[in-house]
Amino acid sequence: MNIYDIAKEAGVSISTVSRVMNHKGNVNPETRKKVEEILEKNNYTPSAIARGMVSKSMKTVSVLTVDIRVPHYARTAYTIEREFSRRGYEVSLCNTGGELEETIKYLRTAREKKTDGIVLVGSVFNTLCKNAEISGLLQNIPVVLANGKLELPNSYSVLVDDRYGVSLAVEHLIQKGHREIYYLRDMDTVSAQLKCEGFIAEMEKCGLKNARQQVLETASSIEGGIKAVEQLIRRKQKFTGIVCGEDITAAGVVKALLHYGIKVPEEVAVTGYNNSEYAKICEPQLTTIDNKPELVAMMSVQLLTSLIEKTEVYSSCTIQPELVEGQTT
Amino acid sequence: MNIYDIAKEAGVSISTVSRVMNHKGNVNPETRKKVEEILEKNNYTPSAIARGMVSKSMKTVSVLTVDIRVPHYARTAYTIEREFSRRGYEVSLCNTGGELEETIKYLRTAREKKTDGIVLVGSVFNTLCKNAEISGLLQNIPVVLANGKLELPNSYSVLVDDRYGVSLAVEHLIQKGHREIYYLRDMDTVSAQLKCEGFIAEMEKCGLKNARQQVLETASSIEGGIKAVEQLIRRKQKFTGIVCGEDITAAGVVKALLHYGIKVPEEVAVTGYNNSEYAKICEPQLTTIDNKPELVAMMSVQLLTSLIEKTEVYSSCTIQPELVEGQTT
DNA sequence: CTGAAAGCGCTTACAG
DNA sequence: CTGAAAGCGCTTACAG
Repeated sequence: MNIYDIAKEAGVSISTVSRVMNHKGNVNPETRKKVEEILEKNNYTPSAIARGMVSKSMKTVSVLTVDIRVPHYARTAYTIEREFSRRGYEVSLCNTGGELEETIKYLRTAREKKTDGIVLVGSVFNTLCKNAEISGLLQNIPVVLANGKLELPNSYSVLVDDRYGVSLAVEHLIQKGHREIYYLRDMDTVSAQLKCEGFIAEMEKCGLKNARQQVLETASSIEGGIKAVEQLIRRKQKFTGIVCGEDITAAGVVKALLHYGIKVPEEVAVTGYNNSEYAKICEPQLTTIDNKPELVAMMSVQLLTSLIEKTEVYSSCTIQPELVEGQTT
Repeated sequence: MNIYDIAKEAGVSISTVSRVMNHKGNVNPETRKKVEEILEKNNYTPSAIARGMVSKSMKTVSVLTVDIRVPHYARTAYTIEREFSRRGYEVSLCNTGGELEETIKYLRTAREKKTDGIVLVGSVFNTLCKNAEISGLLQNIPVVLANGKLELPNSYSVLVDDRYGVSLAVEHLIQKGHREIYYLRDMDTVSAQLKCEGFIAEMEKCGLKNARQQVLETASSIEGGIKAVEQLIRRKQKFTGIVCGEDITAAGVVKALLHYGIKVPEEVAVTGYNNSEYAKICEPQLTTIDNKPELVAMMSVQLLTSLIEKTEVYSSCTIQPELVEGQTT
């Protein structure tokens, strides 16, 4: 059943049916009523594909993320989806795993389907977008990078000042009298790099010169946190504070410390990052950094919407994280 | 740039260009090569919308879930997305919040866009699909319900035996010598109902007749778990075991018990449900039930794919959860 | 206020 | 092996 069938049944032209469906003016009220009845009676659903054919848009936005199972990405993607849904766009979900080939694959279909816009969630995309093929695929499509900066003509970004975020944690520990502070760094993204720099800068600012040697690389997982603590203990390092780049790692750290009979926060203070549910479940509850994924998502959607609809003026922006005090400091 | 431009540039007809792009036979190798060069040179991307117009499919599947931020749904959606991506389908994400109006809205656009299939993730959809408008919208579209049963002609389901899941937890506690066992029930979905029945049935099977009075309703959150424990203590109930319908609730229970100086598992044993990251972070680590979201997702994708492509034979199936012993029992 | 016609960019028989 | 033509289901000027 298509617009021709409806037109025939109503005894009008397809132009008129189209006008009625799209609530355009210039239709005789009686004609409108008759057409509406027939539409209703047949429970008619117009084809969005045919519409897309002429408008060159399917009202769809692609969200590329590393892995939706990571709570931080889930929170970001959730808000992005809800907001775009409200605005009449469908959201297609892409779990790239941070891999080049997968990202290319997703972007290719996005292009073929004429996506209205793309949100890249995660600072991995900073690195990925340096690839020529990827930046080629991104051409002429509105792109917003949630937490990162792109050097592309039609791309904008919503940055989170992760450097500042970690510096807040360090400052907090130093205020509490800690001096022997270690940083657990995970992964190799731009964001991880910035966090680490935030640690070193803040430590040095406070006259703690050895900061660079107090960075440990570890997997961002409970096990990663546990292993880091074991390493510190094995090496007989002195430490009273551990700043982590992720809540999940911090949860592992707390677990390990308690298992070794080290009191948290009395003997060692710990901070996480993300203000996630993990931080709340952790016992004692983690002091953590709120990097505001919902706000990042909101700003990204606003930016992308204005790029797509070319309405308002737009510009990139930066979000400042905040410290959320728990019981581990 | 469209197929006509390519055809003109290559000096052939659009039919030939189409044949080359779709790797169909019957093209002179030389002609093929020339067309491919021009395709390559222009970095040509065929329009999936125009293709969809004739095939009546955009190779897209809609995944409706309650809230992607719930880890269990995130895990399910992740696997669904990855599997469909592998099979050449795009996945559109819909956070319905379990609400009727939102669900209708998503299904309506899914129909307009001629989605190839729909996966409903979560047992809320059992209830929602009883609504006439919803079942109407689901007509003539392949549908798979991940954890639920639908009475629709073209719908199939992948069930998780949640009744059995909770009975495993109860059986485990009883084996460990517990008799005063409470169940924390959350929400009002079919799945929550089944879990609760599993508790009562298993308790009664073991001769514990008061089971029905040992069910507490509480929010599925850390606070929900804490409140339930406070309630039990306030009412001076005797209890040595608490079975929870969700890991997150169990995490709250453990927190509360420890705060009251009650040892876990020595004085009170606790079990969760979902085998989530929450269970692992909880200290002591939760004994929980693995309800296998990845397997549910895999089966759902297989089912839906065969429904869409009408290839293999297909049928609904049921998955049996397993107990994962942690340190809280 | 209404309709005929062109066009969106492909695929797919069909004829040659 | 190749091309002309119809068709997918709409929207959008344009003419009346």
